[in-house]
Amino acid sequence: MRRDSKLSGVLHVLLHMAEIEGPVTSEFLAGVMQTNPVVVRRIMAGLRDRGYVRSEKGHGGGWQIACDFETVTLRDIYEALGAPELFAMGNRSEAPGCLVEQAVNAAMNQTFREAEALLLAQLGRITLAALSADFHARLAARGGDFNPGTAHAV
Amino acid sequence: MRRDSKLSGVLHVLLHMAEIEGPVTSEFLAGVMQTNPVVVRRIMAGLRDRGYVRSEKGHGGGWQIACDFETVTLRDIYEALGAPELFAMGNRSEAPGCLVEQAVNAAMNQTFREAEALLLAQLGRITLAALSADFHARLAARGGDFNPGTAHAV
DNA sequence: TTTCATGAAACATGTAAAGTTACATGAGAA
DNA sequence: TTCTCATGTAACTTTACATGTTTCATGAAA
Repeated sequence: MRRDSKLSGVLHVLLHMAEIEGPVTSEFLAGVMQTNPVVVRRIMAGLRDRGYVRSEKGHGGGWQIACDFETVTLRDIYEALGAPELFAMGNRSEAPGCLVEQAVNAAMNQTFREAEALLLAQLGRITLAALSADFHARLAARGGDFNPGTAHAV
Repeated sequence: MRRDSKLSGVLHVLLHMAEIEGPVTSEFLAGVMQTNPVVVRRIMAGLRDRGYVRSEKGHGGGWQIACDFETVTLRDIYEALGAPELFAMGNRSEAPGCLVEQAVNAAMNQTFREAEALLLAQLGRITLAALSADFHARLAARGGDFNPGTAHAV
């Protein structure tokens, strides 16, 4: 299975949007992410439904951030995406009649539930502002300037 | 991506083998798992390489357990399978030039690394004996008898 | 009324797990 | 020896699903 990169992708988009004044088109964001505008609209739909971003049609339209980076966490974004499956491993069958399989499932499920709880707690501790601050620290460390429109040309 | 169920499957096989005297064929195990004998050989190959099971060709051949259930843990089995990917989510690109993406990756990687450590530690705490004991507890609770050959007929 | 943008459905593609086929190898039985 | 049974393994097929693409409807500004 290919690994789901929607969370990674949408965070990338959000941090770029934060560097840009005014609305940004799906077309532009698709260029930044090296993908298709429809893919951008798809992953942004969930965020729009939750009010984290706003979209406008027509001339001068596009996407804009509509939330406070200080309070929205990666967990919020993850859930806005529909809380996609976190683990690549699962049980062969979910409601087996075989007692052996029930025992196996019980052990695996508990283990993965605990890992999921940790994962979500950790994501809940990282705000978009913290991510953005990390980006700016990296930018300062490199001593460079950031042009959001050309940063991906390389 | 379909979810990887090799670990779940191989544990199922091992616990069944523990209930049976003498060697068991891939054919039989495939019946238990409702899959193909070649799939069984495939997932068992890693365990054989580590000496957790033994296989014999020819008449009266098949698979036998060759390890101590008290000491082998689910983590050992997981690693014998080649330590397959645990998470369904990943970064869009692993070595991005974009500083935004580097910041995103750094946050995600740390979070997932911690979850992976927890997951492996938990798997390392569960022995095959513990799993088997849980199965027997379930069997006793149901008050039934276990016939490993027909348990999956239902 | 033209152009630019999103919204959404339908379809195509790429990838990896699982399933299948085919055949080589080796071990015991006849 | 020769037959049968079993694993070992490579190659191929199937299936599921994330992602990519096409297409057209809708609505807003020029």
